[in-house]
Amino acid sequence: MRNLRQGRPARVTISDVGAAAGVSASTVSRVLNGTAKVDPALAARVHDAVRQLGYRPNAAAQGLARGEWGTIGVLVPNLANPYFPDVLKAVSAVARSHGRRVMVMESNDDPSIEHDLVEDLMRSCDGVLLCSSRMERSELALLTARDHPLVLLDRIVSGIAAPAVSADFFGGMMLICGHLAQLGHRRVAYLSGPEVSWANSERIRALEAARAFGIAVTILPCGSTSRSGYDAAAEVTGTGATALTTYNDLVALGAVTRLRELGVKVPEELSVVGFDDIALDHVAHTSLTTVSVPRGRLGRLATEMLETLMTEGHSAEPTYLSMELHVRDSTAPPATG
Amino acid sequence: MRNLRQGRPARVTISDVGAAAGVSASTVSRVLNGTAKVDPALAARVHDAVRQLGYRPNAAAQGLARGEWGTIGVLVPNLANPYFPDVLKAVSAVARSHGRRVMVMESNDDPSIEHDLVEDLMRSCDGVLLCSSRMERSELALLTARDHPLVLLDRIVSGIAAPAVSADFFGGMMLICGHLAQLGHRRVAYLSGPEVSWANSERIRALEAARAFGIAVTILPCGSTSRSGYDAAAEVTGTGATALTTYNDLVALGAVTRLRELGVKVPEELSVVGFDDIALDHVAHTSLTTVSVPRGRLGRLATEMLETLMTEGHSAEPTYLSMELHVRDSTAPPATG
DNA sequence: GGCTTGTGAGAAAGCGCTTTCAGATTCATG
DNA sequence: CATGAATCTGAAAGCGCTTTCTCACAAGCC
Repeated sequence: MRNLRQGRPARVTISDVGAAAGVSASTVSRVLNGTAKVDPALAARVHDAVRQLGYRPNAAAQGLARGEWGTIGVLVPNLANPYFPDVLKAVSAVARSHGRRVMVMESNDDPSIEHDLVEDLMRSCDGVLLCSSRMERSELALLTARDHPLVLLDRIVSGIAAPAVSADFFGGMMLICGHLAQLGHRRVAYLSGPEVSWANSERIRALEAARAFGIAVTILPCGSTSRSGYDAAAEVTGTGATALTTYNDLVALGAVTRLRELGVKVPEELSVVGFDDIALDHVAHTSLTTVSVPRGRLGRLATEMLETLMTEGHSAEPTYLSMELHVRDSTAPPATG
Repeated sequence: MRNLRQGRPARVTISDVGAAAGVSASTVSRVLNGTAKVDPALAARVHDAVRQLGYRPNAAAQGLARGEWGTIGVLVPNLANPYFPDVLKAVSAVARSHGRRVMVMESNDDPSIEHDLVEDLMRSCDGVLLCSSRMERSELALLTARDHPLVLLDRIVSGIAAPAVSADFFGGMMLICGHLAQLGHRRVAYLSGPEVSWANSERIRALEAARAFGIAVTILPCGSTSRSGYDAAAEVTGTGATALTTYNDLVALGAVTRLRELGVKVPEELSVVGFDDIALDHVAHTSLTTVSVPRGRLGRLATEMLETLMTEGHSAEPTYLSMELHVRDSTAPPATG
């Protein structure tokens, strides 16, 4: 039994193809990869043999021989948040155009296993794209220290020697504050995302900077899901806020649902603003005022940076992608009186 | 430069670890894999060396030597449909519990590239989970003929020699029809999913069988996204239907949005039923009557079947998971008169 | 025509790991 | 005390591929 434990049928190897075509394995390799000139007649025989035997090169063997896997890995916290599939689509497309496969892992919002997952990805991918705004700084440092191509997505950390690309969360929240200030709001509440999240702290930093607009902010602990928004929304009414900002659209939509149930009119009595602009076209109950980041561009850029890093060994500066304000139906001037 | 083209720093190999610990590579391997008894003192030295050098086994080399990659591949049509992330969560969890990584690929609803993607997955995974209700039967046959572990998810095809597990779409739609019939509906419209989709044809088959309940059905071409539901909804009013069934929840929600805009009251003037019960808790505008499949169980079962197939070389019978009716606010008796 | 070039194909080494195989210790036994 | 069995470890082969290296042959030159 020359092949596998489970008595699986023998795989057809490159030598089998060579034998069938009457050439050496090296020639088959050259034909298939186009790495050297081969007599057209031989090449034709090789192609025939490949077809007839249904040969497919073994990716592990190729990876080992070439010193690269032809794969990039992506770690996302939660696929249930539409934000990430949107990014992933772009990542896949770019990776594919560079002839690479994409390996996706999800931490299910549990930062404690993310380190392991990334290690795992590094063992089997040429480069990894890390979307983790929650991983501890020290663990991040450990990971980036492993001279393995790594690009941070939606997290920019000074002093961490890894290329990074992120939406400009600070700027996005500033846009929101400007919009609210202009409408006349003075007291706003914020349903905060995960405490340890960098993305969240950037939003908070902006809210604090917005005091300059004459805005006073109350921060309420919440989370990142519609469920948590729904649960936390009741607290808002006690704060005296006339506008509610949130960690993301899911939270905002959950909050709106709860507020409606509580008889609070949105936006007449309370303006609500989302974050991210996830495309729930025609699904969400509310046309939400929010800020958007071009997620496609984000994914594309990050993947290109990773590709550069992998092939040239260095990459560009950390890059912020600016967000854009979309004023829709969930914001209005505060009720007068 | 003993390692790579790009002058990447030399990776630390198992021999390096051996050298550092003063043992052979074989011993390191044995310690790390626990495949044989090793003097505890040596083992300790090995572990130290591993830690100090930051050694991680090269997955490709392991794969090659062991004859398996430790990876399963999953192909889904579209990550933007919350249905699939839900399944993926379960798949990941089960795979991880068997010590396997998961490689996710997405065809972006383009069946023409799915064949290539699966071939790609087969080159680098021990087994693949295929969620493609649209792939042509002939291509499917080609794929299953390649004696490579493959489990079909949400598609059961007679004559195809691959294990399969699927939600009982037929039964689900029957539940819906029963519910509508009981409410007094006699004319229903159906916003059809992708034409070539097996999942869609199962639904249609049930609708046709529902004539037995005295239900007449009009089938309207639509699609699988909320956008297509929104676009197609206007057609419904011309059919004289008092209830609308749909390919999935996204379509239903899109349709409801449009119907509201058109001034059609749901459910008073038109009942609307979804399919899948995707968890858009507190996000969707409508509490949708729908049927659900335990997506977690589906993913879990499929992955277990694949695992069995990979380790034991055979697997269970095709399995249908029954769906469950959830009556919520989008259905009501037809308007009388 | 003998010589240097140039070209295309095979042989062989090596990627980093696992695993068989054989050898070196130790220990128990007659 | 010599001998066999029982342990543990290192050497070496091999997983399937790529990529040198080498060689045979054909063409081009004086």
